Amino acid sequence: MNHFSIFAPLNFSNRINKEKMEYNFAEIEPKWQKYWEENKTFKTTDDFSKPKYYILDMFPYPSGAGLHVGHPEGYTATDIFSRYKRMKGYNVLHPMGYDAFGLPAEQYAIQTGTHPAITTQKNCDNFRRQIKAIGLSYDWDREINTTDPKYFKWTQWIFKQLYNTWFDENLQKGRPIAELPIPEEIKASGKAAVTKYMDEKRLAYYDNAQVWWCDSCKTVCANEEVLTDGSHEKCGHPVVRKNLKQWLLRIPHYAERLLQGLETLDWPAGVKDMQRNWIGKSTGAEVDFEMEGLSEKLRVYTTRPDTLFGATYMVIAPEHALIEKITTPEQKAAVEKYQQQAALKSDLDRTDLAKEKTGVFTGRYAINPVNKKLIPIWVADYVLMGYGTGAIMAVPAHDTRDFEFATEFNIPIICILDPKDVAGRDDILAGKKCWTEDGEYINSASEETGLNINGLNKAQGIKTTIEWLERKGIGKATTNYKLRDWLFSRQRYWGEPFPVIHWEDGEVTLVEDENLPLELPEVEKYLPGETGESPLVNSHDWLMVTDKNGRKGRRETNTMPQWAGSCWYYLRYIDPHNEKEIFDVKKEQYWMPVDLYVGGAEHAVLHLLYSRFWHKVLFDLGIVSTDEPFQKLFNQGMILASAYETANGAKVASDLVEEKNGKFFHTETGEELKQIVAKMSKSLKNVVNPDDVIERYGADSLRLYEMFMGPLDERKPWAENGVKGVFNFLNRVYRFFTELENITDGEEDKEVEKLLHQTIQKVEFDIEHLKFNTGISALMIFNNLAIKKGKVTKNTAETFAKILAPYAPHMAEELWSLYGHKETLAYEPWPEVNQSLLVEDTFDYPVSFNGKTRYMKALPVGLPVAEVEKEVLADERTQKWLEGKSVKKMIVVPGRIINVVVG
RNA sequence: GCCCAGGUGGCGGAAUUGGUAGACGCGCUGGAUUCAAAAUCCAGUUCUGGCAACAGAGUGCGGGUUCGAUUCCCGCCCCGGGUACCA
Repeated sequence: MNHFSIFAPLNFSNRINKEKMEYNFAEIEPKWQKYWEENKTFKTTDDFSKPKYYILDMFPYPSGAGLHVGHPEGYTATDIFSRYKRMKGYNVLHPMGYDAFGLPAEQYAIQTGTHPAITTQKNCDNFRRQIKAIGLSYDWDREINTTDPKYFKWTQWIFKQLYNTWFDENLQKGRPIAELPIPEEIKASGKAAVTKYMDEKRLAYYDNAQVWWCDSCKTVCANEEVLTDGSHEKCGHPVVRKNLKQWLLRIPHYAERLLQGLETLDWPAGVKDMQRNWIGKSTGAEVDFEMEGLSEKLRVYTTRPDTLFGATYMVIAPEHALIEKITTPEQKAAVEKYQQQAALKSDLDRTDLAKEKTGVFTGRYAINPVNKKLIPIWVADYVLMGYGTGAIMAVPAHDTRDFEFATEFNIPIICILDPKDVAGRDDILAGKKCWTEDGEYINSASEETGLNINGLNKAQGIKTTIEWLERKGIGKATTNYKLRDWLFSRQRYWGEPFPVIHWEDGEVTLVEDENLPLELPEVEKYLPGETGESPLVNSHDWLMVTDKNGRKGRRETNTMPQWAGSCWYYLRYIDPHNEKEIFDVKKEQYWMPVDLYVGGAEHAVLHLLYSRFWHKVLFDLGIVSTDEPFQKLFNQGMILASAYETANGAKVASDLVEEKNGKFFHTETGEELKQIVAKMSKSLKNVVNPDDVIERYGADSLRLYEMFMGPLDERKPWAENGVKGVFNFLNRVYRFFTELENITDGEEDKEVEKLLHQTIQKVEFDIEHLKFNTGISALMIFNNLAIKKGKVTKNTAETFAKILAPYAPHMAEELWSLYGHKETLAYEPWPEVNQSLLVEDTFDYPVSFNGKTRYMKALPVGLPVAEVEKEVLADERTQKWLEGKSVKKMIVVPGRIINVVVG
């Protein structure tokens, strides 16, 4: 590799042939990629003496389609950051892997009979090739794959930890199931009762569950995977309800911890908000209502116990357990009919028909505890059994849903909260309009019960009422969460098998650690059954087990969802080849938490919530050392592309579009088309493949353009001309900085030297703040000046190569070696900014009159304000703006601006 | 409906968060080079008027605060993301 030296035969003076001076990225880039690979340049050592930095990408699902330009966006950003941090002296962990379990490989297997492992292997190889072609500085020795038994051995092991953990409400902490206190009466009831009691406390449990079922994928899916329109996130087909025996994880136990933890994280506010909304904490009270003629009480949950005086009816969900008892004989038929209708409606319909409220009277009355008034109990499907107690007190005057219902069924509306100075107050007081904001209570006192909140505001009213309820023993302050148990099994082949055996006597045991991993059996058919059983049931030898006492058992045939592998992969990178432990404790303590995590916003509540949950359990069990896994999170914006549509909005695939004089036409119909910006998609044929970009412009251009497009976190359209722009920049860099005649000895030009240091500072600041677009702009500005000046010193050229390196590493290595260095510049210290060079003697003040800038005036820095004013008034250009007017005031902001107020 | 982001030239986007709006790049216009083209180099490019100097307008719309507003406040409009009868 003698091309590393300027004294070698390839040196500049011999390069007379112009063609040799051209920027030949196709030769340079593979050369450096080979160098990095052969020298293991980016191999990370566990050198605990150095400060660490863990920079993580969301690992990809290796689809058959390969990478699209959206992948390298985040990967390039983290790569720039990683390369920069290495030059800053950090020990950087920057790994890559594959989240390779999942449906597409299995669908392909169903169609072709090809084992998903083969498809997966092929796709991973392709992804690796594509990623390496971008010149990303991963430590490839740490590559992981969630489908590798050596990896999912530990996924199964973590499942066992979840199974063997219960949540101690008092300590707000997960604890080993062995530490679970068993009540004496349970113990007395025998072993089965104890087992049942423990199963009810485990974080992982097996139970009949009303689940979402996707008939297209033949599998269940988690709440989080069902989109707003009731379709499956993976395939877009509508999901339906089904009752199946399933594994679930008790994530709601961690609701409060998951909520609290957000406060400590440097995450985008939007993602935190989404997680908060998803967890959905609400505080209020549970209140017991007596019912006329029944001994049972009806318990409701409300966030507004203060509005009890305004409760004019009650509503129970159609599935409510007490519905039969509550319903009077006269209303039985009507209620049963309503129940049937509700059962027939899918959940989707129930929410879709949100506009029209439906319901039926049960015939029964409840007694309002605050004033002993009788109020009717209705059944309506706008009350959901799955939240709170499945029953509410309805306060139509102060709740919009109750207001709609009451209006529909002519139920009294009593205003108890005076909004005071608000337009429409009279309507509100008359119960003709709903008021949900604060105000002052009226009609809220009862001598009989002793509660009086008249005159108080909302906060006081809630507090006073809850105190009253608790004193009376008919209610208590309660917190509710929307977060539900996480449905954790899928009826598929291509996933982690559960390390679980169901024995003929009903006992459930877990596979011993030494028998992990439990690998997937070979099967002939990958098609899942219609009934919700995975293809694993067909693998008899694998399925049936017998213990040493001859007891027969059957393995769990569900597999884990794709989230399982991605829940903890960041931990395995720390010690990926450890066969004895999930990872070495010392290494975990050194590397965790992840310092920077970059990926798409689509994982805001799925992966990122699940991961945090698992991590907190592992933390409680003392397996990991941090409470949260990802300290800083950054979402890259989606990359969009041009697309075309007809006048009536029909999309047209890009290969059916031709351009004429800046306008676009349909090649078949000749219709003029509108150019729009849309997501890249196969159907629109507007997907940009990084391979093509690299072939035409090189990896450094791809990297540079991905970063130059705009702010990392914003969505932005791909434009080929933009790639040409950065390619042009690299050409100019190459032409100038590889021409030895331009690289001189001696003193640097003052202007060049000053801009160089400004550029170092700007590039550094922008990398630290992930503002890569403006960093590149600064590099361009410096390059433009260097070219204009025609020469720079060798020291300047080398410094420029260093600050260019994180962005365009191939180019930078090429320059560095041409300047005579034999080692990579990946670990060269980042240049220091010489602050003294950045100090200005004079500042070019914009002088404005009444806020409008009129001329520029250079004045010495540090000139006293009075002197500045004098100089400005003495300037002849000032006179023009003073004609016929006088100076009223003068604002001088030193080093910023001068504003003369005239009038 | 609610929550969160955003709206700046022909285009992608800058603006050190109250201080020269439009950096940098694309595109376009003119010029140099070339037999010609590509490539490259030089100059110009927010809009309107003017040969120009220069003047006026201008950061979605309407108000406000301020010497000064893309930036802060109030009220709207539009686009994107999330969520949706959660009591």
